[in-house]
Amino acid sequence: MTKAVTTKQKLLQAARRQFWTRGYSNVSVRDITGEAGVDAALVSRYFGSKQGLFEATLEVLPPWDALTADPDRFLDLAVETFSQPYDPDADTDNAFTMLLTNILDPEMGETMRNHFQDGIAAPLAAKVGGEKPEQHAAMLLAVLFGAALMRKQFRLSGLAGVPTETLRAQVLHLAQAALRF
Amino acid sequence: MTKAVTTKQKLLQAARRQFWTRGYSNVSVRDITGEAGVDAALVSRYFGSKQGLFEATLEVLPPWDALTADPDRFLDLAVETFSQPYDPDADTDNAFTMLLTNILDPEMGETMRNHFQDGIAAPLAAKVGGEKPEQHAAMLLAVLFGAALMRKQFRLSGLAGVPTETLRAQVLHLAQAALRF
DNA sequence: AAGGATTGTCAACAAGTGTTGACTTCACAT
DNA sequence: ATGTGAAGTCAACACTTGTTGACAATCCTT
Repeated sequence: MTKAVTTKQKLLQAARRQFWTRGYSNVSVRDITGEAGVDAALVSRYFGSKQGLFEATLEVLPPWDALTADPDRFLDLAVETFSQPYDPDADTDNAFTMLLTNILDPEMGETMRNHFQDGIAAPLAAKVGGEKPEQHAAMLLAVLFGAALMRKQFRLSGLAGVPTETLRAQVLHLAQAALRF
Repeated sequence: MTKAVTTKQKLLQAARRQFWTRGYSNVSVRDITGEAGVDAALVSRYFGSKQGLFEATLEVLPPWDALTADPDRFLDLAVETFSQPYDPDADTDNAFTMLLTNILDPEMGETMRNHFQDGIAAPLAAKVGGEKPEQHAAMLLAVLFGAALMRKQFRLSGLAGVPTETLRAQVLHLAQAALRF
């Protein structure tokens, strides 16, 4: 009993790292079991299927909890996260890549949309004041994710040499503009 | 000679549609040749490989030419594009999906980054005034792509019921803020 | 019309995919 | 100690992937 739990957790850990950085379709079961050091058949045994394993990795989403705590802290955290260069070991960066990669995945798109809507956009809207909190939350997310997209994925040279402080100020400015307009 | 050209074009057309909407890794050679109504072996014959076919589809990028014409028109067009709901048949939407899908692809990421940098970010920066045009162009792209991301990919409910005019005004406001800060 | 090149078809390949079932190994209660 | 169930191993399955080479069909030139 307790033996199976540890193997499950080894699988979950490896699966999360791989799925989150490379996307559902680009990761094979053997990639995961290879990293976890277990047999490939155990995925079907313990999680039913590859998809079951993927969905199990979604049940632990640590970064979002912190991000949706309260609006001010959310702004600071998100802006801070963006200001840093891309770090493949950072949890928030991996979660970001994970969202992008899998929302575009033909098999996982719908699942990810619902997860983002219910787990991030809705809680954030609840914290954002104003007349139309859902709309403002969406625009705020647009600014933050757009910035992260350019910085961490497209890696535009226009942002490469810019000091961290300058970037932070710019994103904060745009984020506040998104909330107040 | 002329026969081969038409089959090449049929392949290119089908390849572009499939690659741009579903991503490089998610599209098989047989998917494309099936839609084009030709044999799968002709991909290797005419384009060397699947990757060759993909790169051939990159040489025609109609939407970006218009978008990078001049900054004002770019703003109008981009904001207009965003304001519309997601349309899987629209060229600009497909190009957007294409960029997102393939920049995250482990095999195509580097190619797409260079393409975006040289084909979009750099020309746009040349049109954008100010002291640091590259930086401002990057922030402008962050706003536009972030908005499109929330609207067309994540499909947040907070943006679903909003009138087109309101969205257009908001994005325009943020875009101008990105250029002027 | 004959010959040579271009174009298209077909089958097969080696490798990789997710998943399954039979088997062995092990731990623990009786 | 023995039997029962869980845990892990192994080989194989049916399928899809990109690519290749041999073959047939078609076209154009001479």
